[in-house]
Amino acid sequence: MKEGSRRERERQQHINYVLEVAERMFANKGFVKVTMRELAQKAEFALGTIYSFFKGKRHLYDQLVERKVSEFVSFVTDRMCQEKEPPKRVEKFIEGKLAFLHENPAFARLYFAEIRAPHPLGGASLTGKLQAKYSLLLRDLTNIFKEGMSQGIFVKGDPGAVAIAVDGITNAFASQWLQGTSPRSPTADVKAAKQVFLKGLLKRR
Amino acid sequence: MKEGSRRERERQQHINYVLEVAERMFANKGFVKVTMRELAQKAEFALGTIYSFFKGKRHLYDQLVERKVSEFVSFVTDRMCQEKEPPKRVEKFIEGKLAFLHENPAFARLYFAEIRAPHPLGGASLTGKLQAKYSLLLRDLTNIFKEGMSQGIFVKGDPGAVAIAVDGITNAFASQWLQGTSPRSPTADVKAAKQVFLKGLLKRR
Amino acid sequence: MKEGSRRERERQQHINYVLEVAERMFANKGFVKVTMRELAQKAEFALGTIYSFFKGKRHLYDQLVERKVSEFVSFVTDRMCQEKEPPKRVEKFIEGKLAFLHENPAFARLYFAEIRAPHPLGGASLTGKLQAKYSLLLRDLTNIFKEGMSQGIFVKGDPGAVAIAVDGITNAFASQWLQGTSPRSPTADVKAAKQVFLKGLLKRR
Amino acid sequence: MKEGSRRERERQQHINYVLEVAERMFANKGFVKVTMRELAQKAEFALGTIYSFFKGKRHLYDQLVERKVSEFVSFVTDRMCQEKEPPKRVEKFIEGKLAFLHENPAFARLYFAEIRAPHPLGGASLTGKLQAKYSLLLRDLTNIFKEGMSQGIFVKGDPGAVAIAVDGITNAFASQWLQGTSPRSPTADVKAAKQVFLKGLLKRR
DNA sequence: TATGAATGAGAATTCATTCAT
DNA sequence: GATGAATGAATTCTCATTCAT
Repeated sequence: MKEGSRRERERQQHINYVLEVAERMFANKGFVKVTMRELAQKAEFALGTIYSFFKGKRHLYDQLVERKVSEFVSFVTDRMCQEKEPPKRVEKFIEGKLAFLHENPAFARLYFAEIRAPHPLGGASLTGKLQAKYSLLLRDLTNIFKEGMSQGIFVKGDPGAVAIAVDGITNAFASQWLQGTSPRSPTADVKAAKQVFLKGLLKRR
Repeated sequence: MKEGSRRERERQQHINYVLEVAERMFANKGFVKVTMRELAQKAEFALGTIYSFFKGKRHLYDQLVERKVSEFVSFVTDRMCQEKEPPKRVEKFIEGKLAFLHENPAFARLYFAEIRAPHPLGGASLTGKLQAKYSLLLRDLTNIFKEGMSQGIFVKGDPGAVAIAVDGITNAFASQWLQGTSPRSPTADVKAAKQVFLKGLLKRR
Repeated sequence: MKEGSRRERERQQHINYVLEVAERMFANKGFVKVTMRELAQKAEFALGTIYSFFKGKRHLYDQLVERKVSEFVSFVTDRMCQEKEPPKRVEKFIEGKLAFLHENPAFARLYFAEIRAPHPLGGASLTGKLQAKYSLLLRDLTNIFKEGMSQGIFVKGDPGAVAIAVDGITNAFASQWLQGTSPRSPTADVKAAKQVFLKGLLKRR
Repeated sequence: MKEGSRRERERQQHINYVLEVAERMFANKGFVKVTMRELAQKAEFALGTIYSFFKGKRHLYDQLVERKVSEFVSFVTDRMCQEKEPPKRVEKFIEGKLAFLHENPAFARLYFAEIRAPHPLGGASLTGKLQAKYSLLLRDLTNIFKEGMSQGIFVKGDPGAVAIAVDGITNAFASQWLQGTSPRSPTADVKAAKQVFLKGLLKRR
């Protein structure tokens, strides 16, 4: 009575729904302040039912972050694959990353809590697997720079450091959105990031 | 019977010591995972004594972050004041910020948890006063860019966005140190940050 | 899935049982000296279970007093309604009140602690609602006196003051029982209260 | 360096002052809610100094209640001694008791908490010695009734019960003052108590 | 003797998790 | 499978009391 049965399909839908509700809650109140009871209430399932879906609070959280990070990485990778030229691909990285974070502010909060604070105030922290997932994206980026440098499109330098730098710039913009203190529009920020970074980095003959 | 008496001086020393111990603990385990009892034990004071120093756990934490953020901002501001030319001042910002974060890894963790995660997993979050303190530093940076742009030293652009970008780049490097995954030396990172950023930004005739 | 289900009925029974245990404990040791842990032990529930029944210690206490005061007031009111003539009704008040307090010594303690000590040593104190409930009884009593006076059955006077006086006399007797220093039987006290009070108050031709 | 020295005299004054401050505080907030630290602050002595005056919180409280009850009993006894005839003496009891309680509302609270609630919400409770002190007053009252009855001035009855009754009536009035709900003036209450009680009790030929 | 910093036992409350129905 | 009542370990904070200075 598994594998694709109606029961099984419904169960998956329920799990997804709980995950959605949990994402909003974790983003708003943080891991520690969210109680399983409240989550159950908001998701309209019995407390015990939640526990039949997930082994525990931490497991639920990991599940959630894992899915979202995967989605995030896929989204950005997809965008990057649409182009061949290194500069264009970097642009796609910036665009894709900022677009995703802008469209998913709840995830953005979780993401910053996780990526930036290895020992976040709350006690939950990205497992190695997830670190690795995002690192893959950074490695791709690094390779693009390496390629661009060897092709003479980018100025020479440590491609890894450059990748970290782009990553940091994009984080900074997205982070400011969350704080609600950004005086610029998202599109302006995308442009700024691309220009500041790429125009500066591009070799002028 | 206060004000500089031996009693009072000793008390302050004790408070400072507790704060030091707390900084390490909060950095290592996060706000929520640190219990007051453990803190008391590690600081070699009775639990009640800690509560005679600080109104509560949250108050202790705020105290700690406030002091450190002030110290941080002062440190970087001091460095920036040593130069007059915009490019040099930006270099000083990068150097100063990275130096401080490198020398104070415990603080760096707290800093990232606070600055980056307005709804951190744990529930403690930078009060407005502290946000403001760091914002001041960013405003200084913004003004440097504005000045440099009007002087024709920097390429035109939104100076606020550029400031956010530098801030983001430095955060990215420091953050990588904390994760222990940086393959580069801190000095290499300082150089990389300066080069990538400034060289790119500097107008070429 | 509430409202009369077996689950719900059992829960109510459990709550009632805890309330009973609590009544004895509060009466014996006072609000402050009773710890939730001890109450839980005595009631044979886990500490957390008690907190699933009541929001907190204070809430439990209020619940308890509210129920009992209601019961008390109803009991006495019922007795008073059995008669029509003012003197008889006053007798019923005295009988009813003393009977209830004699049958419920645990409640009697709480009652005296509450009614008599607006700033009780412990910090818990009758909420306005309960004050009001008992005041209703006194108002009834006052009206009986008013009626009796206008009918010429009682000597003229301030009916409110007389009501307070009867209330005070009955409290005095019941209070002495609790102290275990009363040399008289309860029935003797009832008779004494009635005689002293009514015989004296009745107008002689 | 004892017995009447200036030092010793001053010490006594300090103790008395602390006791005065404590009386107000206990009356306002109850035994449990008063902390020794706050008491020390309000009395303008160091915490340790308070402990050099009294063995502990409970001891301080007992000291306080003992003094005040003695004063109370003396005051009323004095008034009663001014008269010879039983009815007049009872009047003096009523007058004296109500006068003292009216003049000392802070004590009145403590008194009701103590006399009425043998296991008050707070945990402190009148020791036997104090019970005895007040019982003496009631015994005097009882004897007056016994005398009056045997002299044929009062109607026959249990003199102890009658004494309890007068005591209860006076308590009821004073208690209502504390609650701030008495619609009558204190003098009206004194008159009411005397009239209701004595006029009713006096034998008419 | 006066002081107040230091102590630590003890209390209320929360919440992840289990398990009988 | 779903439910939610029951559990109890863990945590924060209070405050009477002691004692070195």
